[in-house]
Amino acid sequence: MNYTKTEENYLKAIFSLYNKENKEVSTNMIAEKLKTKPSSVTDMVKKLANKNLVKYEKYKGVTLTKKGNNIAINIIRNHRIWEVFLVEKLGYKWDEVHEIAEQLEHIKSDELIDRMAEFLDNPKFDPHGDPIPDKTGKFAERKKAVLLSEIGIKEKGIIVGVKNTSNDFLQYLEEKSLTLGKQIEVIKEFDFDKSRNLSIENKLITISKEVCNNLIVEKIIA
Amino acid sequence: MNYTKTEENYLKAIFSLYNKENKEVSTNMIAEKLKTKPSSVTDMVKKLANKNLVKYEKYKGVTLTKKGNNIAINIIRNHRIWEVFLVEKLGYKWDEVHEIAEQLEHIKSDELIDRMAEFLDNPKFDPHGDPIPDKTGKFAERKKAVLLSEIGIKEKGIIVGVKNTSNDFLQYLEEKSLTLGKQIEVIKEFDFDKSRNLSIENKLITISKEVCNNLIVEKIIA
DNA sequence: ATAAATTTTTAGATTAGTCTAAAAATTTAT
DNA sequence: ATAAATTTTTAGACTAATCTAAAAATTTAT
Ligand SMILES: [Mn+2]
Ligand SMILES: [Mn+2]
Ligand SMILES: [Mn+2]
Ligand SMILES: [Mn+2]
Repeated sequence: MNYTKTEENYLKAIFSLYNKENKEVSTNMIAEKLKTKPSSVTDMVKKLANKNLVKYEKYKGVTLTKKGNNIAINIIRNHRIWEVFLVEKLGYKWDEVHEIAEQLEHIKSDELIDRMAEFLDNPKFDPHGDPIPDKTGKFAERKKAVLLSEIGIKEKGIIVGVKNTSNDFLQYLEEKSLTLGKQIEVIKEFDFDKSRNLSIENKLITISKEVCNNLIVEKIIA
Repeated sequence: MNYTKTEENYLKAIFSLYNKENKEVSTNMIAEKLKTKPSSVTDMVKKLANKNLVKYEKYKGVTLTKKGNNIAINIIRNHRIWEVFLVEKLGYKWDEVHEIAEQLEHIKSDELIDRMAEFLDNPKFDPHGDPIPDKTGKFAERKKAVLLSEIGIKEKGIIVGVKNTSNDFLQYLEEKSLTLGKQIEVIKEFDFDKSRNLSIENKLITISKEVCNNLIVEKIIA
């Protein structure tokens, strides 16, 4: 079975929406995510249902079948492994790789991805801290990972991921040195707007509530 | 300007046919090369002509415009650079890379290919000995390159390329150790069928006329 | 120079993916 | 519970790329 790029992108979209909402994915949500029209989604979803990749009932939304889920996870594996390659081997910055990985993820060859993974020493996380599923589809777990907004004053953590992966946010973080692996300590929070002072690399910086809500850290139990 | 995978494949086919025949490329030839039907070729060729990528006159065949030529060369550059990557970095054999490179060559990002080339130390030839055009479209030249069938008895040469790149032929060569960089000496030729005895790595082997006609060697002027 | 064979083009259909506009179903508000 | 708003589906049309069958042009053979 070989699927088109479009089918794969639908499955990936349904996967990520389902895992955010934990319920049937609506036509409108898919349309918005894929920047297409709801009527197009209805058509495609019927096609995917015929191929047993999604479960679909009129007016009731869509979920992935086991088969559809496997395919989606595989594409995500491809995407993230390519992102690692682009950053680690070709020197791209983390905000420059997503669009190219969107293309590379559709290259059809399991052998290729296995060799790439091996070439890259079987990475468990991509340049944005997102877990890379293994060949069997299992995602690595980050222990004790919480949002920066969820840890208390005087507590320390290591940046291990971003919830929002937009290029704008990634570039902002780059500028503030808030990159993966960096250690931070929450110094204080301003009641006014819930912005926080952090200590990072011996410097003190202030970041907004927005930023705190989108940075994933691993708590350091002192 | 961004072209579809199909358009790119047509341009590449026209490029390679034109450079073999040195005259307008016929509808049937393109159809055969791309495993499609002549009527489909006519349609596509009209489209390419409208986009100024080919010069086309009804019943008179096709040639590439400067613009079409540039695009074709660029795809070939992509293809060959990816083949180098697959062999050098991922350990593929030279008969295993073509199909994957056929997919990878269509990834849209000039930046990516430039970085790949740099990562691979700007290779001038691909794993089959074919020259890789540089960014400006210039192909490297192999000096003194001739077919093995064209050098005389007692003469020596180094294998630098293959005229036929079918997997069957590549696998045959692999088995006989007739791989790029190997030195050979022509020991004798049998009048009966023009097969030849070669000395390679201190062993004596016999190869057919067919093989001689498809191996490119650089003559060693002793 | 005509006829036969071959090549190329045209005409009309098909499939994947998309769109707009309108109809139908569902959800939300009164 | 009815009406209003929203969501989803259907109907019909479009583009890219392909195909088959038939017509037209070109080339080759007699
Ligand atoms: Mn990405
Ligand atoms: Mn990522
Ligand atoms: Mn190749
Ligand atoms: Mn090659």
